[in-house]
Amino acid sequence: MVEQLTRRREIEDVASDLFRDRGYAGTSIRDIARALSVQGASLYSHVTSKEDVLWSIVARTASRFETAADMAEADAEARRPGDPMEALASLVRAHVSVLTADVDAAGVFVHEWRALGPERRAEILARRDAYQARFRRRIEDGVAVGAFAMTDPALATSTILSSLNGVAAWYDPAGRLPAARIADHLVDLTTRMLEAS
Amino acid sequence: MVEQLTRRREIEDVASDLFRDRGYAGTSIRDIARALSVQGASLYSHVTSKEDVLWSIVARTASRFETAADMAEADAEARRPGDPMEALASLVRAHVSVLTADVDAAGVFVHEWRALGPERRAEILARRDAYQARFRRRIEDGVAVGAFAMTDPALATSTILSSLNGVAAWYDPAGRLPAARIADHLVDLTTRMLEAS
DNA sequence: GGGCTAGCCTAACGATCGTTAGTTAGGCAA
DNA sequence: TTGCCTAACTAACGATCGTTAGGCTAGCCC
Repeated sequence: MVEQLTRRREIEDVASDLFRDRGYAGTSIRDIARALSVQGASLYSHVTSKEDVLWSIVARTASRFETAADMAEADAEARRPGDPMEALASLVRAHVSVLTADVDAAGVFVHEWRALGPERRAEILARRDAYQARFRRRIEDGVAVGAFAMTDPALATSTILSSLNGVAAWYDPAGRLPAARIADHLVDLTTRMLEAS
Repeated sequence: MVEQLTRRREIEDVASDLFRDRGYAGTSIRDIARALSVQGASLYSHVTSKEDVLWSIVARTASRFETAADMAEADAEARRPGDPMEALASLVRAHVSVLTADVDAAGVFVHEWRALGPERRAEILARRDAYQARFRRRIEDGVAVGAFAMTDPALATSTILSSLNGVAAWYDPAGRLPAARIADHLVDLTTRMLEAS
């Protein structure tokens, strides 16, 4: 049981890596198996289908983003209640943290959800919208209290999340910028983008 | 000859559409043919291979970005010589303009170049780096003359381009925001992100 | 009217796809 | 020792993949 769970995770991790740089459709079951030095058919002892693997990665990553955002908003509220800037900075930091903690899975989450079947794709889309709404709400709060200035909060939200997700395209855990530094910079850039001058 | 060219372009346009929302690997030759009410094998009168179609889309879009940037920098230099803010705003506007002029092709350019063979992928990567360097250079200029303030111009460049490219994920020619309005907003957001306060 | 050509057709190729079935080898518990 | 369980194996299935070969048809130019 325990062994099966870890083996399953091993498969998902290898699949995350491959899905991230060849895409879901561009990666075959046999590709994943080869990376584990195993025959393609052997994976079906641990997995019920290829889409099932994708779903595990995507759903798990979605949950991580949601949980991190929960904690970030609670923390911000505890530190500076009602401060939209603090709340948004906290959300940005949480997002970058999940992104950098597992770039492969995050990259798959960001790009490969389109390959899911209709119901699962719809579920992820709904959760994605709800997640994005958390950012937008904080931005609107900031506009309401005069801390932020912009004419289109919805577009600002999309723009910010695009720039954050862009990190998944180039982040390298062994690269020049450590994750914490990246988060600092993005909080700074985001803040200056929104701030009333 | 002329007819062949337009038919060829028709194929590329349909392929852009499909590649954009199923990915290159997730789209078959027969899918493209079906969208044209034609048999799969019939496409090979107009096309030498599937990758050839992808390459046409990607290379053409790359050229459009490059040409637009050329003109943008020339215009900015004519209007306000040596002004980094003007130059960058002009580049942003040009980028958004190419992006919105053909969202399908732009989306394919942004995401599907990974599916190209090694040499073509390398070429696109090089051109992409050169393009990104144009933005970075303007940002560095701005920092040098004190118009911009930031600690990491390279990261700011990546962030800006990610946020611009994000437009390809949601832009709809028939949607609420016209392309010109989007460009205005993005110039505004970008400007405020970089500006020395 | 005869030939050229553009555009599509049907049929098929070998390869690879996701997946199923049935089997085997090794370790642990009774 | 017996028997189960995990994790792998080989072999094969039907479907689909990109691509090739060869032939048909409709319109235009001489």
